[in-house]
Amino acid sequence: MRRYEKDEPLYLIGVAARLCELHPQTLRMYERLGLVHPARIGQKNRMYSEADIDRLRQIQRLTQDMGVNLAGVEVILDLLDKMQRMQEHMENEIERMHQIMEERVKRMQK
Amino acid sequence: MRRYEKDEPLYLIGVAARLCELHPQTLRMYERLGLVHPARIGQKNRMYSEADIDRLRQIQRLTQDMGVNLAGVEVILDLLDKMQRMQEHMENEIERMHQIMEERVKRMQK
DNA sequence: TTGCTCCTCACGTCACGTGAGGTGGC
DNA sequence: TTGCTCCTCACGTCACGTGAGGTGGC
Repeated sequence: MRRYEKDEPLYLIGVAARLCELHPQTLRMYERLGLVHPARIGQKNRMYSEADIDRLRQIQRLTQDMGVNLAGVEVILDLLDKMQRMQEHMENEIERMHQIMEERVKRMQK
Repeated sequence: MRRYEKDEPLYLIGVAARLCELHPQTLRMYERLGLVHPARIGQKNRMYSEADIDRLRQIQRLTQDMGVNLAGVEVILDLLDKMQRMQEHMENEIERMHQIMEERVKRMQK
């Protein structure tokens, strides 16, 4: 699961709702539908991290600005995550090839 | 725009609708909303290519099986296209580096 | 007590699929 | 004529946001 920074601020639902301009009920609904996973304190109150707020803002942009429904939001967030990982994989791969190349050059210079 | 193969079959709206199990009216709606761009014969009848049918099937899967709305479909198809191009770019890049590597090795062997 | 939290239920609105109804050319 | 095409209009359903109503613990 997600890791939290030691001093990362956490927000109660009311604050989180104000930060991303959504109704608290909407945030509860998003959790019920599995779109956001806020931590809980004492199995009760939801606590939203900065990462949760970012995700909520992204959902807000997709739904309100672009008219995407929640099924679409789920697919899109998954795809964006996949693209992020593709990007990283590609950068690693290119870096790896650079190193191999340099090693070969060194070996041949001996 | 899209290029068509010489002998590529083209379908009238009724056939296309049956092929992807959608209502002809739905196909007209998708065109109006800019999701599919069938060719026209004589500024009148729509003609659907195999590529159009594929796209329609993809839309059908997203809407009916996954519950995504049309705004979401648009974003998702764009993202999938982008990922496709990322993939190709990555393969080209790796191929290019292979060639550079081989050339260097050859140059050093002289 | 006030203001937060939790929950469920229910209503209003809007997107979208599709049927009706009438047109025109192989 | 039959069966296709074109179009617009309108209705039904469903998703989703949000308000109401009642609870409990700092």
